[in-house]
Amino acid sequence: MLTIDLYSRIPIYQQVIDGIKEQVLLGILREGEQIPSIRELSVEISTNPNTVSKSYSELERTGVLHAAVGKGYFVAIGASERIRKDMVFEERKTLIGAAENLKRIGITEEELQTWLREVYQNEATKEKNET
Amino acid sequence: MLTIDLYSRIPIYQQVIDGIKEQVLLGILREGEQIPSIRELSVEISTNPNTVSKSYSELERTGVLHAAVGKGYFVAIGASERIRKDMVFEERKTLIGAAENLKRIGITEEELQTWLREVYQNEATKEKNET
Amino acid sequence: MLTIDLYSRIPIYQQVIDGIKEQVLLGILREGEQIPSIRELSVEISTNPNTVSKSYSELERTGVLHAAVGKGYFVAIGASERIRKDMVFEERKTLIGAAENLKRIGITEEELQTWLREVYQNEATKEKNET
Amino acid sequence: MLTIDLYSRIPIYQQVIDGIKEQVLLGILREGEQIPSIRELSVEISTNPNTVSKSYSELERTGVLHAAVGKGYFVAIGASERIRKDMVFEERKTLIGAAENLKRIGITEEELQTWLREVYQNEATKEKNET
DNA sequence: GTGGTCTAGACCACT
DNA sequence: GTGGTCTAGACCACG
Repeated sequence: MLTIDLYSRIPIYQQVIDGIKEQVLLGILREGEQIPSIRELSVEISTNPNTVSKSYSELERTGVLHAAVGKGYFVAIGASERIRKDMVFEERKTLIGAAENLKRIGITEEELQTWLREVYQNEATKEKNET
Repeated sequence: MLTIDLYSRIPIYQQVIDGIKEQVLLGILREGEQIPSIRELSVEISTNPNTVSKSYSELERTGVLHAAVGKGYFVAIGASERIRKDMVFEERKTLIGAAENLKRIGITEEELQTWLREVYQNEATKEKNET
Repeated sequence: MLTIDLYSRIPIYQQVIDGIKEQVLLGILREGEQIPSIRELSVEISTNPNTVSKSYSELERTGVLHAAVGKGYFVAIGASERIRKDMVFEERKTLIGAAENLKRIGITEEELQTWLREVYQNEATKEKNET
Repeated sequence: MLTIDLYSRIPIYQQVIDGIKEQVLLGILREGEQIPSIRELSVEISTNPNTVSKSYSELERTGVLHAAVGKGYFVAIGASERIRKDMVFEERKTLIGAAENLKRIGITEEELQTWLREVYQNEATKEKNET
């Protein structure tokens, strides 16, 4: 089940993309499996079908979904691994960028490592973070 | 001297804000010092005065600049420390967010710490990173 | 319906801000409710959309409104209480400031209290006062 | 001696006006007495002579000062009483306005009177208040 | 349709 | 000269 934050500055269509990827990554959606139709999902999250359509198109373009005309959308084979790689690439870039900035400001390596240690000691790390 | 990327997805006014903060942080602009007038800067970076005005207003609102009508804009007293604090807060949030996502994907704490070590071994860390 | 005085020394965008706050405070606009779009309001009060946009942005920044791109502006949850608190803070400052000045000039506490009593005896207290 | 707050949003020429009136009211400047020349004062408060000139002109227009060509500016006869009356009128308006707003928001008369009592119990009430 | 950004130009008050 | 406000018009991303 996708949860959409209508108050977020992140566009709804982007939240849908992130949500689908998340579910594939967590195995909630399996490769080859059919996902809700545009119409169904748009009702579920009370949004415009055009918005969901935009998300699905983008996901098809990036190889996460596969569109079968007249049948619906399916999770592409190999989607999980592809998503994982992209995500590592992106998040790594974000992490290193932040670390560089913090270094420039004068934060020591020790402080950073302490913060990271806390992240790994927390068991529940469920949600995504926005700026 | 501010460098603006007209083709960036980051709004020009935001780039100006970031640039000014950067210069204050690096001591290029000193506290109490007068900065280029709206008209001057708008010519320098080839934008509309209104755009620069928006940046300067926002910077005044956040306590980085001080506006003196008829005289110009000045770097506020205490601006540097204020910027530094805000930046640590923001970048820390970004770093921890990325770390949490990477943890969820299955990246180990050791891998992350290796990446960070590299950041701190590089001496030149010059550029700013945006999301 | 907002009434704007084009000849006032109070900027139009500020009058819009005050008017919206007023309507939220009076319950004319309810929390969560959608307000007129920038274009609609700008037509209604015969001003430029940019001016209304400035007002709405400021109101979003202060937590009174919530912007949903593509959908419109909505009254933020908790806006009413937030406005009330801010207003008490501001008006109290003004009141005490005026009282201090009057005291210095030689007005007695009794005189002031008489004036206040009159305010509270009048039932109709309808209009807003600006500096 | 006039104290000017360069960081205030109140125009310098207005601060000069307020300061002169203040000094007349407090008897620091006596009626008939000569006040500093435009040039002297502008040096004293490190500002543009035009600014001081604007203040003096305005003060002459409102009957606080009297200009003697070639000799300088003098405090007008009756200035003190006139200032006092104007000030009472203005501050009373401000006070009552704030009180009306506070009443509308739901502040009780008792609360207001408590605040006023505090003002009158404080012995030192020296400074002017800005919004 | 919505809001967000930007340009080009204007007028005003202040120094 | 400075900043502050406003208008008229444009283009973009989003729903």
